[in-house]
Amino acid sequence: MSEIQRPGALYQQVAAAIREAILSGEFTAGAPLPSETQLIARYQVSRPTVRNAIAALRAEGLIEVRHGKGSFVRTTGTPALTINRRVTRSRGGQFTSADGIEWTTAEAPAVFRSHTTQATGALLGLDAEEAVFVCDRLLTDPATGTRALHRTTIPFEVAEGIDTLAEAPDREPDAIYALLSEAGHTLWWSETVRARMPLPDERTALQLPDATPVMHLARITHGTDDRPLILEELRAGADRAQLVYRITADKAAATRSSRNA
Amino acid sequence: MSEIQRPGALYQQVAAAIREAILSGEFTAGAPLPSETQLIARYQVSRPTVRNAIAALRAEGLIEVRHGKGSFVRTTGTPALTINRRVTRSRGGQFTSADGIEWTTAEAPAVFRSHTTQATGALLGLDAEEAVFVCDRLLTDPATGTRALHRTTIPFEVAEGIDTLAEAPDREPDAIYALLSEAGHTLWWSETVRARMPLPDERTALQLPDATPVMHLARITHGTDDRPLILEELRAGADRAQLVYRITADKAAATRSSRNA
DNA sequence: TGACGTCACTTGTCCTGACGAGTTATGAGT
DNA sequence: ACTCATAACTCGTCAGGACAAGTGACGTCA
Repeated sequence: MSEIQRPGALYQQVAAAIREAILSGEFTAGAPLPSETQLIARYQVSRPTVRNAIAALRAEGLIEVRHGKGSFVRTTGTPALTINRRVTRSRGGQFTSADGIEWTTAEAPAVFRSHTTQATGALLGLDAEEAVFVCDRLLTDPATGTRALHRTTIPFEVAEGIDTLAEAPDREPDAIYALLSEAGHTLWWSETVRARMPLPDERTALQLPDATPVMHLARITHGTDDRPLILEELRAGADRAQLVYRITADKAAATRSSRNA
Repeated sequence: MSEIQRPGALYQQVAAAIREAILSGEFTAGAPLPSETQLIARYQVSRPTVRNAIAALRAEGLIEVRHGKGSFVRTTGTPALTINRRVTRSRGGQFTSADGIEWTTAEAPAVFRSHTTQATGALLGLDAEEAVFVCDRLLTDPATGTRALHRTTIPFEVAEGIDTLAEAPDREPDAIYALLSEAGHTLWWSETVRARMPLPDERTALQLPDATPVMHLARITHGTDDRPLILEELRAGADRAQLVYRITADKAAATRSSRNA
């Protein structure tokens, strides 16, 4: 490199130079970066070094590379997909939890029998290798084309206790909640949000670009005696999706306490 | 490669072979993978191909590489850090929202005056370039050493309306909430959860390993007339942190409706 | 016994060279 | 004017080589 010596390896210096050029506005969002050949000439380094620098910027999610076309500055648009959770206490003590999106199920849901893994078993309060129904859905937001993977896991022993559930476990969550309520359960939910890098099959199924994490939402429906009944998992690309929790107290509730972060 | 031809490039075949070896249990969590030299001999490919395969597995977060030591299967342990949000309606209509963690503020919080960016301005219902107080904290969980970045953003016009807030904006969130309540505000919160790849400075501040996303939690405190008052942001490595929302209805509330995902 | 230097291992960096594969503009032929 | 083959660009893949840098074990020397 002909530039001033920065800390670290050559390719990191190149990456830092390109990063600054992007952040300073020399390359605006969506604009093409110089080609590898041009970067080689510009910084007087070999092609592996340039490619290494580009790989670093890709891993940061700062740029996007298209085969045969070039590298482009990624657009950091607002997520097209907002999953709303509302916890509202309206009059009469009624409780409402709602989504804001209209999903479309592209293909028929895939239902199969399986067993709990160590991870899912722990969430459902079961041992590993317990028999469960699994129902997979590919959800699509028709407005933007954003995709999400939805999976419902119902233990056999829960399904058998509820009339008509074991015969058709591929119901929509609402219908299942209704069945559980009719069976006398008082329901509450816990939702666990995590993020991680996608597995290869998730990358293709969700059509994720480089360096895009998936958000993993695990919702557990609890019944009477706080017994975990059903596990729902929602996976969506973090570049398009965000989760919003709205926590509302009614007017009488002004007192609050304890720590918050 | 001496193995059966799989789809895709050579390095992807090698990566797939190693991935299967990990998932099938040939290499358990924490165990060292064969060295690059050994992988070259095993699959009869060149070093760039092996390194490319390893890079792919690193980007997936499946393995971890330590300079001079080797590659290791990453432990997919349960997050050490669980941020709990409880939305409980106990008797008398009391409202409680609480964390489950005890944070330690390693260094003194850094307070400075700044301006809203386009992103933060939109969240607070302000234009860009509006004057705000910003308070940065580095939080540490003493039990595990897990770190998180906390930022409080208070617009000038909010701070000036509240007695003693403008003089000492570096209070803990609870104290600020108390001040707002005393000033006659009825508070409610909205929390937006997103995930993305960390910027380089976040990587170092949070001590993140490779291919680890950050979870970005933006909590907005709303006051009377739903006016956005304060923005809190919490950033933590997604390898260690998870967010749990517990949604509880009291016993009278059995009815529920609308879609859920 | 203890301290320390050396050496053999590991991954990291960087180079040269070559060809394959996707994209697009050019231009010849119809 | 239109079609289509070609060429010239882009990035992707793969080879082989060389040296730097981090790690740990081993053996030597005090």
